[in-house]
Amino acid sequence: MSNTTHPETSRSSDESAHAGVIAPRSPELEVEQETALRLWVILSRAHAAIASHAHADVARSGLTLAEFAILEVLYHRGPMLLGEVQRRILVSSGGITFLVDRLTAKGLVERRNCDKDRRARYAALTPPGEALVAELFPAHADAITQAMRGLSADDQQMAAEMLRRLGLHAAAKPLP
Amino acid sequence: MSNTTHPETSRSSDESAHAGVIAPRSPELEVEQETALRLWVILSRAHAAIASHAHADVARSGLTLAEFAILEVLYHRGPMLLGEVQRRILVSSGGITFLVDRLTAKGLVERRNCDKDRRARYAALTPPGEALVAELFPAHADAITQAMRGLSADDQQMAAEMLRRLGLHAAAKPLP
DNA sequence: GTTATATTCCTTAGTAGTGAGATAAGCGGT
DNA sequence: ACCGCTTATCTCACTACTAAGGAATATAAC
Repeated sequence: MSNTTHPETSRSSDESAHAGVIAPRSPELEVEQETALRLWVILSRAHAAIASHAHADVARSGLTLAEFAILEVLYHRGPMLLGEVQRRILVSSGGITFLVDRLTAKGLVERRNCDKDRRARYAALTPPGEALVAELFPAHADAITQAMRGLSADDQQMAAEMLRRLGLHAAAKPLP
Repeated sequence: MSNTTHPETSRSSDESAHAGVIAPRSPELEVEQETALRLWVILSRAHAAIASHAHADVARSGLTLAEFAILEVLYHRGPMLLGEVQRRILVSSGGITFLVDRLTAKGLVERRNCDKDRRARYAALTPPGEALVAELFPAHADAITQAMRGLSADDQQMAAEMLRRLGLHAAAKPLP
C-alpha cells in the first residue's frame, strides 16, 4: 500500500445518528463549512492520488520525491542558495541540509560557497546529477501528464488558477 | 519552519539556459505537459498551505492530523472496520494498526471484535473520545473554513468537482 | 563603534508513518 | 474434508523527514 496521510469524511448532514449536540449556528455558516470541509477532503485525496504516481515514477531511480524535486529545480534554474531551494520545494530548514547531504553523498549535487555572503551556500548539480535529471525528466513529465488526464487541458488551467488563489490565501493567513 | 514536502517549479520554457538537449516532441504534448506539471506544483502548494492550517489547529490538542482524522470519521460515521478506516483516511495498513494502538493508549478509541468475521476488528470511539471530538470539531471546521476563504463558496464547489474528477482518474489508473 | 536583530545553514534528537511479509480467518470449488 | 485464493489485521525493521536550538555572519539602529 502506498498512500499519504490525511483527512477524512465528515460527509454532509447524516441522519443525526449520533449524540445530538447540535449547536444551532447560522445556516449559511453551516453550509460554508460543509463546502470547505468537503473541498479539504477532496483536495487531499486528489493530491495523494497524483503524488502516488509521482512517487512511483521517481522511486524507480531510487530517489525520493523531495530529492527529485531538488534535482529538478537545480536543473531548470541553475545553482541556487540552499534557503531558496528550501522555500521552493517546501521542506524544513533542517530537511534541506539533510537532503542536500544525501544528494552530495550520491554524487549528484555539490555545495559551493557564496562570495558575497559567507553564511550562504549554493547547491549545484554535478555533471552526473545533470545527466541523471536529463535522463529521468521526460518520463517523469509524462507520468504526471498521464495522471492529470482526468481533466481536459482547459480545465487543468482553470483548476490551477483556483488552486493558486486558494494556496496564496492560505499561505498568507497566519497560523493560529 | 513548518512545511510539508513536495514538488518544485519547472516553470514554463525558460530561456534555454541549460545544456541544450531538447528532444523535439510534438508541440501539443509539450504544452500539455507544461500545464500538467504546473498544476501539480500548484496543487501541492495549495494542499501544503491548507494542511499546515489543519495541522496547526489539530496540534493544539496534541493529536496528529491522522489521529484526528480517525476520531472524526468514527464520530461522524460510527464504529467501523479498521480496513475501512484505513482506506478512508489514506494511511498504510501498518499505519492504521499503529494509529489505533496509539489512540487506544490515549483512551480515545477501542477495538471491538466482529461477530461475523473473526479476522476483522472494529474501531470505535470511547466516551472520552467522543467528548473530545465534540469539543474540538467546531473550531477545526472553522479553521478549515477560514483557510479556504481564498475562494468563494461557488468556486469552492467548482474546484471540488474538478479535483474529484482528477483524483478519481489518478486513483483508478494503475501505478507503473 | 557597539549593540541588537535577522538571516543562513547546520546539528541533534526524536517521531510519524511506510512497506514487506507473517498470521489467521473466511470463501469456493471439488 | 481439503486445496488454493483472498481478505483483514498485525509485526517489525527501517526511513524520510521535522522541530528546536545553535553558531556564524550580515544588517541596522543608535
